Amino acid sequence: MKRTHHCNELRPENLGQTVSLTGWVHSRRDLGGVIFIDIRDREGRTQTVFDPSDLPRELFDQAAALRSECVVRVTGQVRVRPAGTVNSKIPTGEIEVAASNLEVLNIADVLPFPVDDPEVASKVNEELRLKYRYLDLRRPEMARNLRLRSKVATATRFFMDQQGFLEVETPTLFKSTPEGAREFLVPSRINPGQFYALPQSPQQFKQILMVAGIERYFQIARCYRDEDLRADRQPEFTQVDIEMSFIDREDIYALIEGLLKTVWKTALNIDLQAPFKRISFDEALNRYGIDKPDTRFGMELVDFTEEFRTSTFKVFSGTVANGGVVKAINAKGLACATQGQLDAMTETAKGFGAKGLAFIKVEGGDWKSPIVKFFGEAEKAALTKKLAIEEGDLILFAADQWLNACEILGKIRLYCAEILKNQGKLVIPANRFDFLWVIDFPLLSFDKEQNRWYSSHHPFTAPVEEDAGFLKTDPKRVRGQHYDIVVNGVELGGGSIRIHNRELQKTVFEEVLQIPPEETQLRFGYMLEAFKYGAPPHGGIALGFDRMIAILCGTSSIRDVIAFPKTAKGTCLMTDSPSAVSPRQLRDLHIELKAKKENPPAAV
RNA sequence: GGGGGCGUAGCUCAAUUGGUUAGAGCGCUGCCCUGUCACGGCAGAGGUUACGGGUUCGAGCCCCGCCGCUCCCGCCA
Repeated sequence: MKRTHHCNELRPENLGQTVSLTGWVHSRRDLGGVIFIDIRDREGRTQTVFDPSDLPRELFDQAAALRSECVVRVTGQVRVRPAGTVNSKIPTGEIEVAASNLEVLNIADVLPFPVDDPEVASKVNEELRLKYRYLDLRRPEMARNLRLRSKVATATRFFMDQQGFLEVETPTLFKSTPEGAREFLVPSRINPGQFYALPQSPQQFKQILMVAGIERYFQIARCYRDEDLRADRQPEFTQVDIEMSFIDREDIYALIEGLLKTVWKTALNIDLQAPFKRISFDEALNRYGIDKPDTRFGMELVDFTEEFRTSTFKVFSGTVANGGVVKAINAKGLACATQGQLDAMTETAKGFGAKGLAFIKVEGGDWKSPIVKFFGEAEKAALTKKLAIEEGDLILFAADQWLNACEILGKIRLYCAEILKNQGKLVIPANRFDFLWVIDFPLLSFDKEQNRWYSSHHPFTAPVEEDAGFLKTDPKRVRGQHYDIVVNGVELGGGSIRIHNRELQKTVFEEVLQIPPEETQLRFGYMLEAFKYGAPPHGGIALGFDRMIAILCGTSSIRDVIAFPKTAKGTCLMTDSPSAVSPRQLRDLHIELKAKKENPPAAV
């Protein structure tokens, strides 16, 4: 070994030992006579001292010439720092290594951005960080994220093993099953004109594994979706993928609660309280206007449909007459909202097809609002009571069909919470995690444009047993055995109990979803066939691993917990991918390009 | 596909709203400095204001286009 200790190891107990440290030059303080060099490695940093009275001139000059991030090996004696020079900011701050030898293992050019200053480095343009990702990852903050990710992956594997699960790898060269997310395609050289698809998830394989009698499967699986990116979405991402046989929903809830308790304990030393709360899809929409509610704060939606059914304010009563609802939220203390903020909220509402956004500012004892003149006394009294209106409040209304009205206010609720947080009026402790299960989703949703039903989750989701009889007669009222796990307004994962009966699965494909039998056969024939030979009842779930790590690390972008992420346009700035390929490669793959060429590489 | 934000020195930002030679801190280079840890001091180098057009006597600033990064909508069974 080139070193005897790592850079976060030496303490006063090591006094007098001759040690060797290896690492990067974190910072150098040249006082002319004496030089201090902090050596940093993965574990931490240690101060080394170069004193000219103890050293050959040449060695001292070499130390003086070192730049940030040069790679060195320093040998010397551990000594306790002189009184008054202890650095309490670092764990090794009581000691230093009096260098007797210096080996420069590699010199470093001047860096494109600093890695030693967390203040500056965290503000550096992400473009630059991605291009020089290896430098970005040297920063202790980023190294911490990767380390936490690794620890959680290990804890997950250990927990799942203890619960009797087998980790089984499934193919990444899969078959195109164009349902749901757009797929990445991989042309086949050996089979001209044919393509693999990268899996959006191992969904079908894990169900087949249940038919195969594995009973308990899990995988920390890479998944691929060719959709537009977001702060929490990458084209390739990682799921903790799980499937079990002979179970009900309750078994999944218990398993995942156990897993998350273990993970939170491992990563943050936090004891989560289980069982988690459960909320139905309807209630989530009614109270929070979203199917992944952030319950760390109130501002819940309140229904005023009955109060405005006979109102003289036609905008509201008319909506009710058309089968719609009237809902409102009280953004406590936000009467100070600027016109710009109100405009932004109105735009949100309009984005959902609303004509505008009705509001009341409660300021100076007055209700300031363009619509309040239309309200009767009874209506005002009801608002005051049900919304607990006080001075300084901002009331916002949505009148629309139920789902739309809920979703409008759901978005506005989050927007208002963001403003209140920035104003310091809403404070949420960083270590608060509101977990909940969202259940009783509708199995099907209706696509007006295509005039057909589609699966809210995916077509393998089993209906709730007592609703199954309505599949053909009243699809709308059928609830799915689907569940989402949500924390702090983030969808961490979801899953369902699957259909294990071939006939029911065929009915869903062909009669409910109206997929032609030939197409069903083409896409899912092998699954239906597998189900002929004894498929056990089964169900599962997938957790977004990147999102989970981001939450644990307290970052809003999953790019901060992925070693080599892609940009919003799906490119890698470090390797400059995707890139053009040679005509030879294309010929092998039986592919001809129609897109105009950009910087074709030299023929290989 | 649509909308918003950003792009000025290696990095982070400024430039009095269209007016002299585009500045500061950090970093870098050189010199000085024996207890620093954001070391300190002195001096210096460093700019096609992303790129391409246009308006103007004059553009970092206004207009058009384009590229890149980012956030959101659509999309993500």
